[in-house]
Amino acid sequence: MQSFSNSSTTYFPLEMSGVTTETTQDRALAALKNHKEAEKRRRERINSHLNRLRSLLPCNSKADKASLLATVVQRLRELKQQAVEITELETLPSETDEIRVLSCDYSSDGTSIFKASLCCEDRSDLLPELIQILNSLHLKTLRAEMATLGGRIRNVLVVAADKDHGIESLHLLQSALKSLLERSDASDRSKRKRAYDHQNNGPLMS
Amino acid sequence: MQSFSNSSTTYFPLEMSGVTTETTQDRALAALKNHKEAEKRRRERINSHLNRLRSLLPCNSKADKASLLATVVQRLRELKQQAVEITELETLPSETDEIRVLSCDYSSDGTSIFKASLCCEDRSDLLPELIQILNSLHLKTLRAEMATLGGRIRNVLVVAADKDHGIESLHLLQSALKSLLERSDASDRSKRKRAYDHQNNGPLMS
DNA sequence: GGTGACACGTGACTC
DNA sequence: TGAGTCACGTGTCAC
Repeated sequence: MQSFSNSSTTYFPLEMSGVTTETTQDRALAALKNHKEAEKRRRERINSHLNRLRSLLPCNSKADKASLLATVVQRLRELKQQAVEITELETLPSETDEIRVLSCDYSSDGTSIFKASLCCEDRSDLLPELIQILNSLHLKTLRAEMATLGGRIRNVLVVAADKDHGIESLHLLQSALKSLLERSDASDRSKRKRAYDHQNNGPLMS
Repeated sequence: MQSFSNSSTTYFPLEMSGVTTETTQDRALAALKNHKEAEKRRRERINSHLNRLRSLLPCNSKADKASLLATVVQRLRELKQQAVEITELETLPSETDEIRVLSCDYSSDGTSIFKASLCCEDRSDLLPELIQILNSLHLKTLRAEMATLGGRIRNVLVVAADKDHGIESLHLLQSALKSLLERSDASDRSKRKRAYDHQNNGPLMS
């Protein structure tokens, strides 16, 4: 590194022109050399950052320079969107039933992380069934929030799936939650209301 | 743009060698042109993604190509760390068992509001029992948070009691939670572990 | 006039 | 062979 070889030792006389002295040629060559080296340093700097990006990305290592940047763009957009969704922690249940399951993929080790949101009428057997769904899908609960208000409930779950069945688990979870919500619709409304008012017994207890 | 000047019109005879015919030179020039244009497209692609990154980044637009990438790296690290912190918020279960029940009295209409926190080893029948306790004490759940980590669980409950039995309900809730935790201690550890590992059946379901 | 950043064209290499 | 990517050296513009 920094091989500052003295360029003045490699001079040679100029016969074509009298205006270009040895020193001016010397300086020109030195300038060119500096330029060359500076450009090389610049390239190295850029590529170093590019490689750091590679290591940060989940899908990492050998990829096109352009497609690497493309995935970085996409990733940045995803993370920004996630930050918005998470900070607006709307834990209060809304009036309309809804299910949302979205992939988060926070972790770089490849394990898929989902955020699932469920909002519906409250009923006492909802939570056990939810737990069974998570268990049967081998989903690990990283974080769970529940809020009830006026007979309605909102659950927000952050779950981790095996890295092998990431997308599969996502769809399974989605359909399971959907059937859970439909089961709620199918159940007798008056029965659910009674269960909500007189909550001190029911099918929950073993 | 796309000035496809026909290179065959600009040929010139070669006197230095007989082996290079016009067609071979033609093809070489065409190849060189293709190469040149392909390289240009590649540069444009990279720069386009770079500009998108610029627009995604919080503050400035005009920045060095290298420092732009540096800030992208930093931003990506920040967002990743932020995501980790969010999933592990303040609700994480601690190593030691604990019960806290404290009066909050948020509401102005006189109804007593408690905040109860419970941290212990996780087991699948914990949540139903917790629900039963709340039901039998006629406590209305305003807000519930649950977090599990490494086989341990933390529950944070915000509950409302009848205005008549405020302090009474508080003490009842405290003792009920205490007995719940002691039941957890008394239960066979291996049984609890088995229930935790094979979670897809059990006493939860009706 | 030196420094830094960029786009360009080209040789080398891979699939 | 051809299409693709990369590193390199150079010309050029701006401060």
